[in-house]
Amino acid sequence: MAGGAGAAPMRNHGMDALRLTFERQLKEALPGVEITLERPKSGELGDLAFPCFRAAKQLGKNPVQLSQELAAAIRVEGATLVAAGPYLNLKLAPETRAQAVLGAILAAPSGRPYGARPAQGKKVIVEYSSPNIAKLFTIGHLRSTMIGHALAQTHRFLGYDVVRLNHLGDWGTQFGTLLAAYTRWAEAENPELQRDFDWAEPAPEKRRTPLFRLFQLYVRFHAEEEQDPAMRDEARAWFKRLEDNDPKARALWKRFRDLSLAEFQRIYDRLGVGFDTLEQGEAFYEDRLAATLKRLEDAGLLVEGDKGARIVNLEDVGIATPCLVQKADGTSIYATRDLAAALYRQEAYAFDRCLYVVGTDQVLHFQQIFAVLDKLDPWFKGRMVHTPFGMVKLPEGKMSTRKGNVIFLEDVLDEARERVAAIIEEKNPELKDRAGVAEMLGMGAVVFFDAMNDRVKPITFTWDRVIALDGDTGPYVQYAHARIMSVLRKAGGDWAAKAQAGRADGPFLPFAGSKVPADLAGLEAPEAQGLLFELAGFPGSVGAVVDGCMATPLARQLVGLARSFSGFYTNCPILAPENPPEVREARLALCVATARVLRQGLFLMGIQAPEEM
RNA sequence: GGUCCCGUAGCUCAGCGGAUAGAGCGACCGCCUCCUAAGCGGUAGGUCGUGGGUUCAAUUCCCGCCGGGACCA
Repeated sequence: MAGGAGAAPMRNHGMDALRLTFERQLKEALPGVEITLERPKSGELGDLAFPCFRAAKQLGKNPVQLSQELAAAIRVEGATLVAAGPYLNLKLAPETRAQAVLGAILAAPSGRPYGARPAQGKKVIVEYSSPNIAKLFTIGHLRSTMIGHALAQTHRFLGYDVVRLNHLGDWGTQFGTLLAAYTRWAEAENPELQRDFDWAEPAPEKRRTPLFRLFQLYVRFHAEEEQDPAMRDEARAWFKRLEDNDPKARALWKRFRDLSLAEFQRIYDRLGVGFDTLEQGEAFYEDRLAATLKRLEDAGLLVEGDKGARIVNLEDVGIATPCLVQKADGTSIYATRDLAAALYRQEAYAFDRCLYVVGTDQVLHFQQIFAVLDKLDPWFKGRMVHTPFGMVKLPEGKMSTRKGNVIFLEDVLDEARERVAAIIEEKNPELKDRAGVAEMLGMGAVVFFDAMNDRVKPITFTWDRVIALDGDTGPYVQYAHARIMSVLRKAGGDWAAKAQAGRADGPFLPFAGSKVPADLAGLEAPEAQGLLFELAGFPGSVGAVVDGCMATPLARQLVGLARSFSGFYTNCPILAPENPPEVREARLALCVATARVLRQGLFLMGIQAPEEM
């Protein structure tokens, strides 16, 4: 039995049921007209809106007049119909709204977590993060990693079967560079990379690691290569040795890869990000390259380009630049590996969609890859999606690992943590788990910032922007959650427990079902109603994340929710002694529902919600 | 030179066919004897780059131009 024992007329109806009733009524009143409902801009207008423009045109009527006629003709139990200009708005009675929203969140009458959907029977691959071996994580890598994580989580939340892949850059000409640099400057006197190089600036204290020294070798090689072009051939030769399975090259490759993976894993753990496998990086496809080229050849797509390079022409599909699949020296290129990867995934996963969370600088690359795949097998048409994101730049220009002018991700996370710690010291020095909370909020700030700005536009990195802690930020949302938890603790009983979840398996926070209070009259205040309206927007925002392949709608929704809660919190006392018990209980239930949605929403984005801060 | 992306408040950005264009930061003015002021309320600030077109309706779609960026050669 869901929905509590109250006498509210719609007690077993969630928002979905109300929507269906409204739609049915509209269909009856307007036979032959396609009905599409919208969510009004604000809860004061109503809960559902029917824009009358199209229907009015079809019927040769004035939309304002039609909306008035419909308002008079249609009845939905527990709601009033308001003609607002050309819109027909369905506005729930305060108690009905409270019952519908709280029922869906607390009691989950459908048996599913609020906002989640049943299994779709569709498989989605999300390829994200994909760092290059022997390079350190920069702030730039955060975008792919966290956007991908949020996409994987929300897709699972909405019932898709998700495969999370990391196309590690563990192959390619940059390995030639690394191998050449290592044999030149490290092999003899510093083979284990245990000491700082005397020719390099000493590594910063917290980065005295072999991986950082590998990175230094890489940077030095590129610097010197500018003066001495012959070095480029040296690097190329090393990569050729690697591709030809030279034992020494292979052994070093494996060492560098292991070194990097250990470092990456540490960062993924810190970010709370995971993959279904880390074994399908670029190198994984190495022995499938020949077959891929053969397949292109058999399909008659392979053409001889300049100086013996091999290309696929794409002019006939509107792409002027041919796709280069093999260089003149016979070595492979990353396009070949992406093609091999797609063919492998077709076979291994039979996916419905494959999302590539890769920067905008790769748009042409993916256009080419997808076009080649379409030619090879029409099966691929429409399944391949590049989700590009804007590059992170510095005020002085592009970041470049080669040139060494980069912002390392860990420096940003550390700085964020320290700034938060300073604020805790000032505002709440008695806080229990100060270090843990500082980390949680610092991460929240950085990750949330990225989601708020998720767009194709490039981001210019400045410390104060990325680690902002007031206003529309992660910590603002986290603060709302902490305040709720504080109220719930003070309320006693098992109130706090109702907003807490056990360990999450996958994207779902396992909240226990809980009853909706019978009397919800304590939620009639406009601030409480506004908060309910925001809560009702959560499922739509998660859907928008999947539709638009970006976390932005969810992040914005959570800010709106937190803001709405603040309004409720300042205007509607929850624990005031003069509150009648039923008012107190109704408001506490609203707090629990809000905490759950905030916590679940943040969790989908890879951010934790603090109990106090 | 070609292709693609972006021009919305002083700054950073939402909105992307429809209801008076929204936030945050910064500025200014208020609010802690009361559930965490990392908060809340208010004021100021916009010819949505520009010129055309499509539409009952354009910040939103199409074309040209100007400005910024990316990729390819």
